[in-house]
Amino acid sequence: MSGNERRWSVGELARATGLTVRTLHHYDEIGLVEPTERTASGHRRYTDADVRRLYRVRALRSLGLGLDAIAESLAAPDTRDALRQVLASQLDHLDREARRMRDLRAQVRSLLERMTSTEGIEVMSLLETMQMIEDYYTPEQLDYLAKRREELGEDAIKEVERAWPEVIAAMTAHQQADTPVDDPQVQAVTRRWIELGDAFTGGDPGIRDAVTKMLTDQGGKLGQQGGCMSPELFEYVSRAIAAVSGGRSPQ
Amino acid sequence: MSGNERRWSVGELARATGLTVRTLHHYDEIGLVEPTERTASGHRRYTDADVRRLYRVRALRSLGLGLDAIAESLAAPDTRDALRQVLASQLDHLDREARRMRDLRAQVRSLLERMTSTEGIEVMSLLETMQMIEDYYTPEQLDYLAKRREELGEDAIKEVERAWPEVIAAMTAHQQADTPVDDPQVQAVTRRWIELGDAFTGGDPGIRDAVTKMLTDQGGKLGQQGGCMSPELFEYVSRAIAAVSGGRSPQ
DNA sequence: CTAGGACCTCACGTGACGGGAGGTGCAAGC
DNA sequence: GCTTGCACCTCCCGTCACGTGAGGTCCTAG
Repeated sequence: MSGNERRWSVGELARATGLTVRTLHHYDEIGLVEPTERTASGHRRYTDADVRRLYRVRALRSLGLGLDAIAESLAAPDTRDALRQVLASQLDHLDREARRMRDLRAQVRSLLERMTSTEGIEVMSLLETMQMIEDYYTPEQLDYLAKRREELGEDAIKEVERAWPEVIAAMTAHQQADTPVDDPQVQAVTRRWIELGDAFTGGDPGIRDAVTKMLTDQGGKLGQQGGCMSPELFEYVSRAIAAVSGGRSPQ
Repeated sequence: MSGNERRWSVGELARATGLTVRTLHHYDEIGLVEPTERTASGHRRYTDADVRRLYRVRALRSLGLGLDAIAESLAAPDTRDALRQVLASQLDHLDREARRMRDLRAQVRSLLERMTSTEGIEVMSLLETMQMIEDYYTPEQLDYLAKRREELGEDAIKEVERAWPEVIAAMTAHQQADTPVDDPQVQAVTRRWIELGDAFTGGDPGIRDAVTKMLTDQGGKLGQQGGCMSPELFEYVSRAIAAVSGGRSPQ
C-alpha cells in the first residue's frame, strides 16, 4: 500500500508549489527539505513525505519565519510547543517592525510636507537640522516635541516656520550693525524670538537646554554654514535675551 | 578665512557622527562620501564640506533610503525635486511594508490563537490547510472570508472549529460502516455538515467551488494524509449532500 | 627603542535565494 | 546513428549595508 508511491522531480514540485527550482535546490543544500531518493544520474526524487514537509516549510515561510527557525521548530521533539514559541517571538518581531515602518513613514511624510510648505529654506539645512534634532534630544524629548506639534496643529506650525527666517534675518541685521541689545527695536525682535522658541519647545527648560547645547556644539563644529547659527549671532542673541528677560538661556 | 579649515580623521568623524569607522570606509569605497584629502601615508582627511555631505547622507539614511537612492538624489541637478521624488517613492514603499507587517502579524496571531483553542487537532494539518487556503482562494475570496470571520466573531468561530472534528468523525464512521446516505442519522449529520460549511463560506458559491476543487485536488495529490479528506469520504459526503438537498456540491 | 593606538587594505560572512555558465541524461524525430 | 531540445546537475558570483577579523603601516609618548 505504501511501497512505491509517486515520486516528484524538482520541476514538477516547483510547478506544484509555486516555488522555484532554485529554491528547492537551496532547501536541499541547507538540509531543510531533502529528497529522500536520487536517481542513478543524480536527479532529485521527492517522496510524498518530502512534499508534505515542503508544504509545512512553505506555510511557515509565508508567516515570515527564517529558514533556521523553521528547521528548528520542525526538528523539535514537541513541535506544537516549539512552534508556539517561535511564533510568539515572531509576533513581537513583527510588532517592532510594523512600528518602525510606521514611525519612518511619519518622518518621511512630515519631511515631504515641510519641503512643500517651506519653499524658501534650503532643503539641505532642513536635513541637517532634522539629523541634529535626532542627535541632541532624548527619546522622551522627541516624544514631547511630537505631542507639542500635534497640539499646535498644522497651521500654527507652518506659521512658526514661516516667521522664523524673518526673525533670524532681522536679528542678524542688528547683530551685524552692532545695535545695542537694549535698543527698543532689538528688544521687540528678541521678544518675538522668545515667543517663537517657546511655541516650539512649549517652554520646557530641558529642551531649551538641549537646543542651546546643540547650537553651540554645532556652531563650533560646522561653522556658520549649513543652516547653523554663527557663534557671533548666538552670542548676540544671548545678550539680547538676557537684556529682555534677565539671564535666561537663548533660543 | 576659508583657506585651511579643520580636517577630520575617520575616527574623529566616527565619534562625532555616531557612525562606525567601517561605515565611513564603506561610504568612501562606493564613492558616497569621499574625503577630499589624504595624508601622504594614506590616512583619510575629511574637510568640513565632506562632513556636511556626510550629515546629509546620515539624515537620508535615517529615513530608510538606500545608499544608491541617496547618492542619486544628492547628485541630481535639482536636489529639491529629486529628493521629493525619492521621498514620495519611499513613502509608498514604507506604506506597503507597514501593511505587509500588519497582515503577517494578523496571520501569526490568528494561528497562535487557533493553536491554543484547538488543542486536539494536529498542528501540521493546521499549517497545511492554511497554505492550501492561500493557494486555492483568490485574494478577493480571502478578503471575503476575513470579513466573514469578523462578522461571526471569535466565539462563533471557535464553536465551529470545535464542532468540525466531531462531524467529520461521525461522517467517517458512517462512511466506513457503509450506512446508506438516506439513513435519517446520516441525513442529520449531513445537515450539520452543510450548516457548518455555510457558516464558514457564508454560502458564497464561488468559495464553495474553490473548497471543492481544493479538496479533490489535494486528495489526489497527497492522499488522505496530512488532514486532507480521503477520496472515499469525499465521495460519500457528495452523495449524502445530494440526498439531502438535491445535487449541491459538497463541503 | 618599544609599546600602544589609530589607521590602512583585503577579504570573507550575513539571508534567501536569482541567475548564469558549462556539462549530463533522456526521449523523439530524422 | 545523429541531432535537437528539454529537464536536470553542480559550481559560483551577485544582492545590501555593512560587521569582523587578519595582517601590516604610521605616529606619538615614554
